[in-house]
Amino acid sequence: MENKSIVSAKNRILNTASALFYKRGINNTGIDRIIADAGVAKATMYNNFASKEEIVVTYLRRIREQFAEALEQLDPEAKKSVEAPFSLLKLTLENGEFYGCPFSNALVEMPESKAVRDEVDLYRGLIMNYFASSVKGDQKKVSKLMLVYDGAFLNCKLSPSEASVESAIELARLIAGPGH
Amino acid sequence: MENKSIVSAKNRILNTASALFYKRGINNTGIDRIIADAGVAKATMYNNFASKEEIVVTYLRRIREQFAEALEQLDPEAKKSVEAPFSLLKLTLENGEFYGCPFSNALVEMPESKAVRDEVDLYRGLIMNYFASSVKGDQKKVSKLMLVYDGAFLNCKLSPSEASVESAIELARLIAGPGH
DNA sequence: GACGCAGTAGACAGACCTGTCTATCAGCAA
DNA sequence: TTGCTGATAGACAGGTCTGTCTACTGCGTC
Repeated sequence: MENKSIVSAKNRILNTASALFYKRGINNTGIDRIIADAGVAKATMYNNFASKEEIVVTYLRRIREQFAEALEQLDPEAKKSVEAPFSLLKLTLENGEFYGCPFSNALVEMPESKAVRDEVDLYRGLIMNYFASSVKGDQKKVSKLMLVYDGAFLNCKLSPSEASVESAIELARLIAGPGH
Repeated sequence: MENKSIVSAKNRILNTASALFYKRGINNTGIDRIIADAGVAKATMYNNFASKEEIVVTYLRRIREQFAEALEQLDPEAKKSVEAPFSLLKLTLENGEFYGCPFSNALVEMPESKAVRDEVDLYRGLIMNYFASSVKGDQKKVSKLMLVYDGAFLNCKLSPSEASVESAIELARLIAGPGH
């Protein structure tokens, strides 16, 4: 359980829920488990979030915002490279357990939720924009880079191997062509 | 509901469950819904399957077997090509709605099930063997082909576009090198 | 002290879930 | 006819889920 005196109740709920959603799945994670692990009363949870779906959406939104920020904070040199999103994926992999793309996973469990669908689209728009600016708007290259990026996530989930991201980076360089 | 006089109860259950699992998700599909749609009594279902998990595993096993059969039945010319698995994916896409890789999806919803895990690994072994024989055992190429194959599935799910599979085939050709 | 605020604990309703069980029925074989 | 097989409908137990609600507590501010 996180330190109650430092981390706000809302953030404790969100941090706890995020870890559980990602590792065990959304439908396999009940409200009772979240509040127990976060050390929070049920009423507190429902004071901060209108529903479980809102927790899920906030969980996804925060990942997207952190991802956008990480891309922003790259130094100008790295920011031009098509490799940057892959490097971020590599960091995630090194940081601990990996269970695939949280956005794709959420869509599997909540295919009917428009709010989830919207978060997924916003996230993907972000990456596509990044790749587009890396290859000067060449849409064919953007599509292929997205495909390789998607492949890296699914491949790391299903066939965990140190080399997956490296393979993806090699392919990305090949697609982008010299000088990227 | 399928024709009761032609299709056996067991197959009706399996067909109905497969469609529901794939489209709406496993945890979102209750036993009651399956038996109602299949036009079958609950006892009949539990006479044919020991548990819901067994239905899930059978659902995955059947897809794997059909996939293996489809690869077998390719004419000798096509069987050498790295493109064959992608062509099968294209057929699936043309046949109707697409909700990603059923194996990956099942693993998201049932990460604790060893039986599901095993089915996923068997399925992936199948594809890797195919790619391996297409590129004469070059493991680096096999890894990249798997990555592109995974990418095609995730990309078609998240960014549906006619061109996804075409991009994947172009990449696969590039990876395999001339003459494949 | 009085008040409001944010939190706690936990009971509760109502829905849904899986899996078991009883009772019944139709068809077929001996 | 008798009995077996496989099916039916559906009640039921026991559990889990989300979300609401009551009652209480500690704390800072006026």
